[in-house]
Amino acid sequence: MTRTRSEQAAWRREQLLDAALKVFADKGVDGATVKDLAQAAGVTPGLLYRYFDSKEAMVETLLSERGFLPRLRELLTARHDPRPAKEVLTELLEAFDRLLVSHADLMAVFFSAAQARAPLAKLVNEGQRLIGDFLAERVAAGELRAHDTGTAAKTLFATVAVNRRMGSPIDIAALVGLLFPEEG
Amino acid sequence: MTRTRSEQAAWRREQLLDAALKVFADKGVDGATVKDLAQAAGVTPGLLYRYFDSKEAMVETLLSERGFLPRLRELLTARHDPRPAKEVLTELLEAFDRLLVSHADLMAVFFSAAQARAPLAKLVNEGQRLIGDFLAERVAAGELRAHDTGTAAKTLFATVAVNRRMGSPIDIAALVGLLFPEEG
Amino acid sequence: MTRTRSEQAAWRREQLLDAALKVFADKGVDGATVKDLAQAAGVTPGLLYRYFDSKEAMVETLLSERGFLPRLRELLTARHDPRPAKEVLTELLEAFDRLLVSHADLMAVFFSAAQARAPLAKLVNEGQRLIGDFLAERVAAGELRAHDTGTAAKTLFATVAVNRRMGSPIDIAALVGLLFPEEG
Amino acid sequence: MTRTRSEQAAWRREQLLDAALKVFADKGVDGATVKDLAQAAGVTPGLLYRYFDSKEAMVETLLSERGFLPRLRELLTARHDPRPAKEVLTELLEAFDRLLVSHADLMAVFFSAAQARAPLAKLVNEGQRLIGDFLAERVAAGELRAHDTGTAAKTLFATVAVNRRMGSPIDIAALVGLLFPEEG
DNA sequence: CATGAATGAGAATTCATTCAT
DNA sequence: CATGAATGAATTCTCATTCAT
Repeated sequence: MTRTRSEQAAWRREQLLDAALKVFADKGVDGATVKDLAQAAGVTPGLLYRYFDSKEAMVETLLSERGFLPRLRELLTARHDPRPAKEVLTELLEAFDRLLVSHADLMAVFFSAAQARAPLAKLVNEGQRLIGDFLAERVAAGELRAHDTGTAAKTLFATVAVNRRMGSPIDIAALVGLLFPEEG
Repeated sequence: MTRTRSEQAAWRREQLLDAALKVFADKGVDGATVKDLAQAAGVTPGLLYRYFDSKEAMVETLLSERGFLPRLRELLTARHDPRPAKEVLTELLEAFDRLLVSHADLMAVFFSAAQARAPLAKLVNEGQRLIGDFLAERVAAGELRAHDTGTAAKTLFATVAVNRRMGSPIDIAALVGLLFPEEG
Repeated sequence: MTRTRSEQAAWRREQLLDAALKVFADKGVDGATVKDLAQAAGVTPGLLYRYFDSKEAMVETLLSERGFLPRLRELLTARHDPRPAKEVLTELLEAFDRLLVSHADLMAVFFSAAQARAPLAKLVNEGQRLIGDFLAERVAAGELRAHDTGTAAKTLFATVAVNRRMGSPIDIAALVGLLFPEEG
Repeated sequence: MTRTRSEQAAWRREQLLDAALKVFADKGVDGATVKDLAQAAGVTPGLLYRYFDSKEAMVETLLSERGFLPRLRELLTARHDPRPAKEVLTELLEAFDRLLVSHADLMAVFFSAAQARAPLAKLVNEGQRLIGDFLAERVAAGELRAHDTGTAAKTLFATVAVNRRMGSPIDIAALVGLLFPEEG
């Protein structure tokens, strides 16, 4: 149970970020005070400043260290799957949806923090691009009918994301069936 | 050119709301100070309190008085249109998109203010319901194939809204064509 | 007893500076807290910020607005006096000494504030130069023996200033008699 | 190369004081943080508290242990010198001036620390007294003309000290020549 | 109706100091 | 002996709000 000094420091840093993520998600970045953050972590406000330069620095750290862009990339690049397009696409969007669920707090921060605008835009762009690439590939392979893959990607991505965010998640199989009814 | 007392009061009230909407959209609700709001309206902070109880009250007023739910309802209830479903749907979504454009400032407030969560959810729900109703009607009329009209409505609404919000508006005709390719 | 708005503002500004001068002199610039300054003026800390940008700005204002360089210049430029040099010189140094007494608080600020280094150096330089000019003039007029007027000026200025500052003021007539014993 | 425990302790103590003196002189006592002091000594803040009770205690230690009053006394008591008064006096003031130069850091602390007021006053008083005694002795011996030796001592001491402090050191020979022109 | 001086509560941040390791 | 994580009290400054004019 005893920790070395540097272990303790690393652990505390993560603990502070964990607590901050929850508080930011709950109250918004502006709404959360440094006192709130400290209390949530069970420490005094001063300690935060041993680990981070400022409250804003904590937000930025969360956005960069806890961002799920790498994981999103990983998921959506699983395209050379031999299974039918609709099956793969459904699985892919479901994984994306699960990613959103497991990062619900971070999503809340994305929507409350001014600093999060750019990272969010990047996330959206890349997500749409990766889905678009997948669709284009399957169209090229003759598996899906020719269609506007860019629009389709935007549609799929936005629909999953918005409905998850609004707390009324969508039926992903139905969504895929809607866009590609006769296929597969 | 002279105004009666109550005309003057009404005019000033609107002027304060106009200014506040811009400032809130620009700096976020928490980021905007009462001084900012007053300056933008060319008055002193004290005056705001003759017209509104608090800064938060201004936000709530904007959300309720400037909310476009009534207008949205009006638009999306234009369903007894004799024209083909796809044509009407396209026009309807385009009107919705224009509505978002003309209320861009308010949309920003929706995303920055904690108080805006509930009104936003209401807006989304009602929008989706109205589109769903329209689709169901046309399916019932045999004009559109049978499909999950709820999912379709969520899809259409989310796609238009998200992409407008992200600053990369979608091609609505393409979107409609994507969902109802062979029809119409 | 009633004051107009702008009179009140001007009066309050001066009152805050008066209070600050005393507190700074008493506790030093770093030792004085904004709370101290406000309490001394009988107001709340926030009010200081309506009149000054920061605590440091108050110091700077004191240094520039309450500085006595102009008055010093005036005093020490009274050189075309027809009376004997020693008489004029004595009177001049006594006036300088009185100036120091009446600005004792400000002198304390000069010694406690980092920002005061440059203004203090300027004060000293100019004081020494003006006295030196006076002496040189009287030497040229044959009234005082030839001597190093620069050194004499530094000596006179430093001696009056230091001993006043240390709380053991010097006998100025004796000082003048010491430097110019047989003359006059 | 190995040190005994107490040697090591003594050495570390001096090292901490050396570092503190520089930092205090540079940033002022209030401006210097304990972290600054520790960093300058290449140790951690906690260690300072093994050697000193507080930051203020370090200032007091510097003022008492590094004070140059003993050395000043030594210098200025060199009065039974058989050489001419002016020669001895010049040498004496030059030694005093050098003392100030070599303790420039400490002088800065004298001017920045509230606690230093009393020690400084003591230094000045004693310095003036010792020079006064020397002058009185030489007057008694008939070597210098009768004059106000107290005023002369104050003059000499203040002039050397102020001008050194202001960064424009005085020509000491000229100063002595000014006060005792025809003598010696 | 409108002003702007003044308040009071609280925000972020700093820092001397302690203490378990 | 030495570290550095943690504290707690203070500090500067901000800002929504009130109210006499």
